[in-house]
Amino acid sequence: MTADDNEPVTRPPAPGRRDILEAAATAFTRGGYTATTIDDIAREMGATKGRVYHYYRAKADVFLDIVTTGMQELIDGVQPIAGNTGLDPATRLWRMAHHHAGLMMTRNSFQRVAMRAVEMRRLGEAPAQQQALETVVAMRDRYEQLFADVIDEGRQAGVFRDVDSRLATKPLLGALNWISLWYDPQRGDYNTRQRVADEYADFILGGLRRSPR
Amino acid sequence: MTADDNEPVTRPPAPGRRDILEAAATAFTRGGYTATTIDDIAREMGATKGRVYHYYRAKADVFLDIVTTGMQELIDGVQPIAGNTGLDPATRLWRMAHHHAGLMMTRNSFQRVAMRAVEMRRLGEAPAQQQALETVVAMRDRYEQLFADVIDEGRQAGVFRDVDSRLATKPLLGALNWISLWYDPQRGDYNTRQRVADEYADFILGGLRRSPR
DNA sequence: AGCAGAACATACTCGCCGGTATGTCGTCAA
DNA sequence: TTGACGACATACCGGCGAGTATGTTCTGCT
Repeated sequence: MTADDNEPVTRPPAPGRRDILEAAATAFTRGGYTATTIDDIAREMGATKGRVYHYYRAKADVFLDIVTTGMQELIDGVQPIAGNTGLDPATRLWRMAHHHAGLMMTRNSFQRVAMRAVEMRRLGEAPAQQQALETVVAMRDRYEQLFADVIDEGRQAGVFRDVDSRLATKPLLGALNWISLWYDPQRGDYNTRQRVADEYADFILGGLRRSPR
Repeated sequence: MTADDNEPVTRPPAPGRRDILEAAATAFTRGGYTATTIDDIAREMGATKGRVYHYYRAKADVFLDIVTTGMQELIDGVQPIAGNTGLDPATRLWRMAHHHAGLMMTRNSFQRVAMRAVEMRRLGEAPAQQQALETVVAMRDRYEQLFADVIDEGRQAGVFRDVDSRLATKPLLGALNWISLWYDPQRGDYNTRQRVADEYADFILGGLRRSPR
């Protein structure tokens, strides 16, 4: 019901980096990773390369910082809901989905970039960055497990259908993550975002709930 | 029930182009558009640039050919189901989703590339290619409308919840398209693919069906 | 006042990659 | 038999963009 969430919980990045991250997120959103130039990022915030390279050693580092920030925002928001054993599994899952949907819209550029990272296999040659990518994938796995656990609870309680909980997270999170692709952060006010998040949470709960008969 | 679909309906491309499309699809799947080199594509099929440029004038043309092929495969498979008025809306939607899910797995590379194309805004400078991209987006829109129409039917028939049919296609197709990102075409036989497609179709139908009470 | 270092901007290098120009080998028709 | 053309391979060019090297200005500290 009352859902004015989506406030920053994560530690704010160094003041100089904040602008870079924001600019880079929107730049990467436009053209993808390789297509986006460091100069693009700099121009996005009315600066030059020097500013970017003053805070980051490589393009991949900027990218990874965006991704981990986005992932962390997801975890920070959803983890508390998942762990709230005071609520029944269905309600918890509904709120988890609702919150996730909200972040896909309000933090669109960050989430869109984060989404892309997980589907990436390589990120340049540096093994350090390669390892960082796998760290991100590990975060995503743990995040998926949050949903899988709640689904299992609901299944054992008899509210949800008899599904493979790990497989069931796929259509669930797929539907939610997809929002970042079609939602235009320019248009849409608080109410429309709320309507969309409601519809998604309802859709997902319906998809898992045990059939009437 | 019986669902041995996913056979080629589209006109086969010129014999020389076929290999290129296949190689390029897997290459693009690995690294994305800009990150993939023409040499990558050539090496993928044990050839050199010359062979690619003999059949295509530019990198973007290869990409667009893959995308339109993928989109056409979707339309060719789903359109007949959507138009089969002999079946009730729920059954039709179930089969549409099931078929779509199947293509995401069997034709993974093509569909994954096609998926990426729609979220692209620009594709180089050439306005001809830019227009081609918008054609692809138009195909996707028409495709979405196939689902929206069936949803509307089911809604008026009282089987589906009272949703905005156009908005409802978003979580639906989002969940389905997402398959191309996590499904590994190497692993998995016919049976597992069938199980996944079943689960997705069930999930989607549940998400739209009117609640028991 | 003066100096150290942060916070950038500017100028440059250098490898990679899309595209082109040119060569080579077959094949088929007259 | 030859010569025209398809089907490629090879050699090359030019630009773009990541990263670097080198300024320049501002700030805080002593």
